[in-house]
Amino acid sequence: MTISTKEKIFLISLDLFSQKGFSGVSIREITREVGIKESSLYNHFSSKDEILESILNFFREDFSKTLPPLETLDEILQKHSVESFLKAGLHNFKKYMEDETGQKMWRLLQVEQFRSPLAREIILHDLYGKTIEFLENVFTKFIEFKKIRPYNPKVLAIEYQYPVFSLLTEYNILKFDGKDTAELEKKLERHVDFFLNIILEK
Amino acid sequence: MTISTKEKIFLISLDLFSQKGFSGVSIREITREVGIKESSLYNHFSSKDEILESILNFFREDFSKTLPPLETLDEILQKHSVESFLKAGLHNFKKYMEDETGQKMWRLLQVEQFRSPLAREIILHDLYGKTIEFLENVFTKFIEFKKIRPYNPKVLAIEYQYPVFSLLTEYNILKFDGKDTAELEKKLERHVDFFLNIILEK
DNA sequence: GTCTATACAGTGATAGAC
DNA sequence: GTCTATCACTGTATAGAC
Repeated sequence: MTISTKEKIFLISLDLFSQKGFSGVSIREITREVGIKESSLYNHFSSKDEILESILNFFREDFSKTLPPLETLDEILQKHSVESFLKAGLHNFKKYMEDETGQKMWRLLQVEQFRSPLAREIILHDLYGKTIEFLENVFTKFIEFKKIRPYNPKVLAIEYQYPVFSLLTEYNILKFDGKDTAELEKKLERHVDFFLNIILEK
Repeated sequence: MTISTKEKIFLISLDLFSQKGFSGVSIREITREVGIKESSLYNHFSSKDEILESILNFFREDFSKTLPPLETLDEILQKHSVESFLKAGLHNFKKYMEDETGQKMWRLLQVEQFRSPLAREIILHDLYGKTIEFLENVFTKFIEFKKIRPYNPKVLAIEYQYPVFSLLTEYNILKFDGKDTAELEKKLERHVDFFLNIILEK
């Protein structure tokens, strides 16, 4: 399978934007890395802004696939214990964020959040909003099924997920510097254990 | 009290960098806002990079003052209940982050974290590291004094503080768009209540 | 869909007068 | 400590040949 020039531009732009920020990268730099002349880029994207926009829209669509649809939730929840469900979900989430492209997307969102309204929208609505909404549904059902203690499900969603987001921030910085992330993964495990301990406690 | 040209450059650079990122701001733009010519700026800072460096170093020193020194910790902990201590600490933290300059500093760190090794160092070592280290000490003593249940103090520090960091990320985006933060402050309160409930439970 | 050539405004920074 | 003037360079983007 070959990679088109447009895809090359997309991937190299993502890589550079995520490191230096949109304003820190020039068309010259992108096309040099791609191996074409500046003018050729405009056959694929009408402007530098359009490259960023297409990257952000791609992330949005791609990330929406990480959460299972609500209709299949009952079925999934029946098959798993609370512990295995949360650990499986975390595994998915980690895999997505450990993926090189996922990391770059995440970094790009961070560095462009105050320049791009779309980036802010994605962080608030998709990353934070959708994830919490999903978990709220999960915990509501777990409570219904009497599998966990009856806490406010929205609070549970936040208590579970928000530390994960912060750990992810740390993780990405460590990864960026090529540092060891073993201790961080332990922190993540201990967080899940702590949380499970609380909601399962009699 | 008057404000020197150097301070003006500092504050206007902070404002612009925090919105557009370092690369998105030109010397011309800074000096136009300050009201001097480009060449005059170099009487105060030797380069654009030096402005950023001085901002980051200022943040570092300034933030270190928000945490009370360890020597006074025993005294403070005797005077407060667990609840009043955590709520007072949160109040301090919030005040610092609600402050306009504090917000800009926080934004600057976020948008420059992958371009500036110093920014990464400040996030990891000062913001995350020092805060967790402090809280670990606090919870260790609370456990010693039998004021809370005997959990691993490092885990407690993370469970308490990491959601706060994520809430802060949300808070800053909402603030940037001039949106209402009332719901978010409720989230913060509910987090603290949830946490207190757990560690105080018999 | 790529190239050459080019437009031309904006970039960080410096020299030297006042 | 401010200014004017200027530097060499980089920025995005376009026209038109192949």
